[in-house]
Amino acid sequence: MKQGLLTDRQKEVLRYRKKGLTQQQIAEIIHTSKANVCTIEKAALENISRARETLEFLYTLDAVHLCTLKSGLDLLKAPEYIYTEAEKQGLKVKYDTISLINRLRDANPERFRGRQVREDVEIYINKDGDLYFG
Amino acid sequence: MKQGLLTDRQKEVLRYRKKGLTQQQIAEIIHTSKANVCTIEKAALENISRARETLEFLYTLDAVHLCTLKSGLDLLKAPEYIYTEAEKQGLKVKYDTISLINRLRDANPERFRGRQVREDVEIYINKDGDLYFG
DNA sequence: GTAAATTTAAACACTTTCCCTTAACCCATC
DNA sequence: GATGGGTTAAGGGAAAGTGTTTAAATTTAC
Repeated sequence: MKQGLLTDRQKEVLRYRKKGLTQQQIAEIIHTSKANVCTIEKAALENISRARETLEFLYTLDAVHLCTLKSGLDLLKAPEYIYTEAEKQGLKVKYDTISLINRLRDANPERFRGRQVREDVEIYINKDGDLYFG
Repeated sequence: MKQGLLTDRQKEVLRYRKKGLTQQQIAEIIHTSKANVCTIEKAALENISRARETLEFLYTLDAVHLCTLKSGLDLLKAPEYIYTEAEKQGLKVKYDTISLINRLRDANPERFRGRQVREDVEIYINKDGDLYFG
């Protein structure tokens, strides 16, 4: 009946790291090699990613692929495109134009540069008109 | 580089479950016993909990250890204790007595039996007076 | 109350993770 | 070039997780 994904060792390292200690310093404190500290920290971050991905999956459970925003697309043209695709499936998007643009950018800021889509964004929709991105 | 926490088997079961199938029906579809479907589903839900707890931990990273609820403590005496400790650190807890007790029990139900603390619970607090448990 | 659905326990092979060591490599800066 | 911080690779032993079966127990529904 484990608690989280992170082991005690991993949490320990993350806490010291948060305080600004170097891997070498931590290694001395917990009596091991700096290589080991590096490995432990890496594993911890890996586990955190996996935790995020796991919860992401839950959204796709009741969502359906709607469309793809292709790289290069003007962000301002995305809402109309999305509305059209949703209508084809008889679904009503939950967000108005402004909210939708904000939600797109907030969800993954690194995928947009100014008004342009930098890399393909997959759009998923559920019955409530909620949107998810992958 | 594993993706999420959930195995393919677990995702498969969750998807069928979402569609409303019984464990028996799923067992027939994926050619195994219903007991096994149960185990797999349970493991999947367990993994989802663990994913949530893992991300919870991140909050405690910029939180500070406030105190420890020792095993055997009366749950109803916890709030006053916590308020006192917070005051010592010049922090104001975000929750009133009732909310605090509910939050404690909701956060990890398995650590409380009736009014009693079953095993030590570490209390963390951040600058906003938010509480986290570890 | 009976049948169906779900849960639990124990045991088993198999795979994976975890922590650790050693040794090497990258990349700044001095 | 040396120093400090970080990363990577290979390997080993202990521990934990996964899927499975079988069998029993418990909850839910009609």
